[in-house]
Amino acid sequence: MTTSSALSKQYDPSDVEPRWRRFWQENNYFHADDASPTIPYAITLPPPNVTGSLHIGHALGSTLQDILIRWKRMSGSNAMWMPGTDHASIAVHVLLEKELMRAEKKTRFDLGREEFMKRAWAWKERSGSRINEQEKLMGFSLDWERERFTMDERSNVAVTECFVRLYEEGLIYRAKRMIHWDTASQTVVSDLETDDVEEQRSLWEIAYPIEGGGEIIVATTRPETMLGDSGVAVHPDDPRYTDVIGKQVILPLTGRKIPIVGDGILAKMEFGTGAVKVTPAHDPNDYDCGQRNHLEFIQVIDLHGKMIAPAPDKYVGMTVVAARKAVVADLEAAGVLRDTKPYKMTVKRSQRSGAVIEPMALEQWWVKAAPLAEKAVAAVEAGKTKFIPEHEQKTFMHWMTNIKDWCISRQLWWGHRIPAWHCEKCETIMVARTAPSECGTCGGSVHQDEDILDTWFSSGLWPFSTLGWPEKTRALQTFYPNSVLVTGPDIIFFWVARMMMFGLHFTGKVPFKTVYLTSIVTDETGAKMSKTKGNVIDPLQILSGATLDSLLERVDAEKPLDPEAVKKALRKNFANGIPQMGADALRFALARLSTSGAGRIKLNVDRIVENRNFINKLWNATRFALGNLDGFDPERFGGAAQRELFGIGERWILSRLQAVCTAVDTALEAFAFSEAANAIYHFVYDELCDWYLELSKPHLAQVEGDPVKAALRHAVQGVLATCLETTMRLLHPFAPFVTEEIWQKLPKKPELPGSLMITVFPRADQTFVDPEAEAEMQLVQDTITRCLMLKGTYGVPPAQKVEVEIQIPNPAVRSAITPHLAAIAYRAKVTPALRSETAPMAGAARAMVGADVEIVMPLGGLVDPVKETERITKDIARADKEISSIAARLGKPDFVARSPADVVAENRTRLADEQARRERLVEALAILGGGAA
RNA sequence: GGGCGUUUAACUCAGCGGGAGAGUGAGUCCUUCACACGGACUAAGUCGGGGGUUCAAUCCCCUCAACGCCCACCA
Repeated sequence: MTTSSALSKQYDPSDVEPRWRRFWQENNYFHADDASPTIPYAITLPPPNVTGSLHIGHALGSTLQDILIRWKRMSGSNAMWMPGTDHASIAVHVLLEKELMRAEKKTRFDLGREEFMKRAWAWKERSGSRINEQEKLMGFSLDWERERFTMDERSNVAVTECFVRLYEEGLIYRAKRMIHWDTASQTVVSDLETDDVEEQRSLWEIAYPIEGGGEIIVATTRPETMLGDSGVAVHPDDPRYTDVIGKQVILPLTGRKIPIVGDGILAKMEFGTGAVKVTPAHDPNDYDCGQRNHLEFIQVIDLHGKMIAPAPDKYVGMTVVAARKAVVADLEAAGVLRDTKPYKMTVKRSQRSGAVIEPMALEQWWVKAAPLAEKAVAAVEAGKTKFIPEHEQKTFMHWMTNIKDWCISRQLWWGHRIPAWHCEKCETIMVARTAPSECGTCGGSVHQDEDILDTWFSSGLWPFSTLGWPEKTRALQTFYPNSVLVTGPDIIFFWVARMMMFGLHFTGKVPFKTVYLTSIVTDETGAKMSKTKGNVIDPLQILSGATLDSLLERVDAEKPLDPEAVKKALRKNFANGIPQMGADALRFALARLSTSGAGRIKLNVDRIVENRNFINKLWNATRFALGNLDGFDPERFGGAAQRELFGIGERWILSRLQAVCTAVDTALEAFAFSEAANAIYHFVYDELCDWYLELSKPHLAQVEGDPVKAALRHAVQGVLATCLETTMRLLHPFAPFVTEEIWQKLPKKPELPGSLMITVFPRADQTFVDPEAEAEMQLVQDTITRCLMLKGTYGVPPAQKVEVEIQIPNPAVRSAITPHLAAIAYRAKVTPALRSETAPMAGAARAMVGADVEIVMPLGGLVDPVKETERITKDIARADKEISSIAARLGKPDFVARSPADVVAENRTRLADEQARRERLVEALAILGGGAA
């Protein structure tokens, strides 16, 4: 009964993953000690919004972070990964309010602030725990003891402290300005929180009669705002209008008189008629124009997007859209509508609620951004924070150097209430850490500001508020600045910029030394994943698998714009559902897809299957090893005497193992996740499984009474176990579950720790680096491959042994290959005979390995002389092409004179090899002609 | 309008100054005692177009084109 028979042929993640999740948790391996003397390495997880559950983008970012954290932890650092969630003020509002309207036909105002907050907290609990659950399923080694929430007590303290200090420093102020008003969510949103959506609208041309005769024609996309017009602007240098500037026009539908002003900033001579209506209360550019020209400020649209007085009674109460229709009809009836043209324009919509933004002038709280941004710019210029990929730094710097003040107040409820109190008698506003009992100026009673803060205000403090700031904690001292921030490029302005500004301002240090920006995960067509498109893939569906039916069911729950199209796509792309992949396969796939440069990852289930297959391959390699390791004693392995026994295969694979260790470590230092993962992938497939496992087989047979063979067997067992054990350590940051499972099963020295995740990350051992073995092995591999090619070409079943002559005139090459004939025989399933000269053979197929080795396989009647001639002729043509290209290069005096000596030497060698090879191919062709005759 | 990115085998994508690579797919063969979520072999590329720098360019520079992203503006 071997061990392997106890392991199933297919790796089953659902059996393995829960066990190790529990084991790691119970042993508290994820916790970092504030007081540890080792080098700290800290990452703060970008806190997911408590709006729902994690999507594949989170899975990507967090996987990369866990790779870094586990790698650094194993490399001896005090690695700390801070978990937490974000209250996501407006995002939660939109969800809750939609739900409230659907289920109870109520607005949040019907419900009241207190009840609404209760529901928001309940929502937060549900969503937060679902997110934690997902993070645990993915195997993320987050330091759960430290878990935080942006609206927990300690965060509230930090937010208040930050606000009060900025206010006291004059960096937070109140001002009335044009802002973006979201009529659906009933709040201000910042300029970053709007989307430009292209829509087909109309451009209307309206004639405004001029007092004393004539008319002036203005063009507009928003005729309803004319009810609030307080002027008409023309360019002061426009010859068409020089004599009307200063005159009054009579505004149709209202009869109000408004002036014609000259304003070269607002009015462009070349656009339309060159005359533009000015509505200072409802357009940002008109607002500025109004200020410049002292025009009246006439508000005709209210906060709900409905018309109000002084618009004529007829329109009052209409929505903006209804009023637009009515105004157009009335203008037409009045005979002043001159033209209606279809017009494509971009409309600003609220990113969260989707409502059309109404520009309004309202008093709000602002952060003066320029002084904060200056410090961030200086820090980045000084290289204190680096961006990867590098070009993202330009994006950051461009925004930072053109930054506008940040509107931080929101008229929402779910969030941090602004720590400001208004006197009910006088104008005094008091900003304080604790609520004042009365007005400091007049002693009147006070009430707290109703507004809350933009959700990014608390996020901006996250790297240090989570470590205890404003207190001077040990954690802050140890883990701040963080080592790296891993996040998506879509939130550079929202979040990275704010953390840089706040971090530098409040702590005097950058919040992180490196910003690694991940790719955006898209669907297989390259479209961004979004719930409205219905192309979102849930990481859990990949982890555990999903049937087509369950995927289709989800569509209805998510309510995309076009459910039938989504279902059709699902039926096409996931006809058989999604198979269970396991966390390791998903993680490894994401790491391998994370290359620099390209900003997006087109997620394709096939690419994950590829990596699930890799995990399975590893699993089966282990089954093979465990079935052949009986009698192996790890404590008896590793001495110098053992190394004496190593054959070419052992020396070669151990040398390759050192190379892969170096490659992985180097790649991770450079955040080249895919390079690191690919190095392991290719080592496991191409070297360990394809070659070493096969080469080891003949030596692993049970031997009795032959101490020499028994010692060799033990050495081979040791190499096999070493390769696997080292591979598990290398791969562990990428695929923690399967590696822990395998590692625990492998025989190893008793002094090793109880879990793979706290072993030491592999470093190359130079004493095993063996270029000679690698070169020799290459020759053996090529010889075997050529034998297999010949057998394949003539349809010889791979398992059928055939005789083969290996003709090598070069004595050095011949003696190099001699010790490996057994390996060649075993691997290629041939019976080889070595000859020191080229010799003709009737009915034989021939092939070259490099310039020195010729494989001659007598296949009798199987050999088709026509086919064989064709093949060899093709080989000669290939050689000719090589020869002429290299010869041409070497023929140029400049090449020989100006390129490095080793390049010239290498070209000379290659030329000589190709020429020798060609000679022998020509010879082979001649022999074929003779032999076949 | 400004900025950035991408363009390499049928598909998805690595590579980025000195011999064109991977996975998938295709074809041929193999149910060989780790694995068919497997193995062996084969075919398949003017490395987007044009110009330049260099002894040498898929790689650097210029230019054009297509696609994509971000920012600004839009009476």
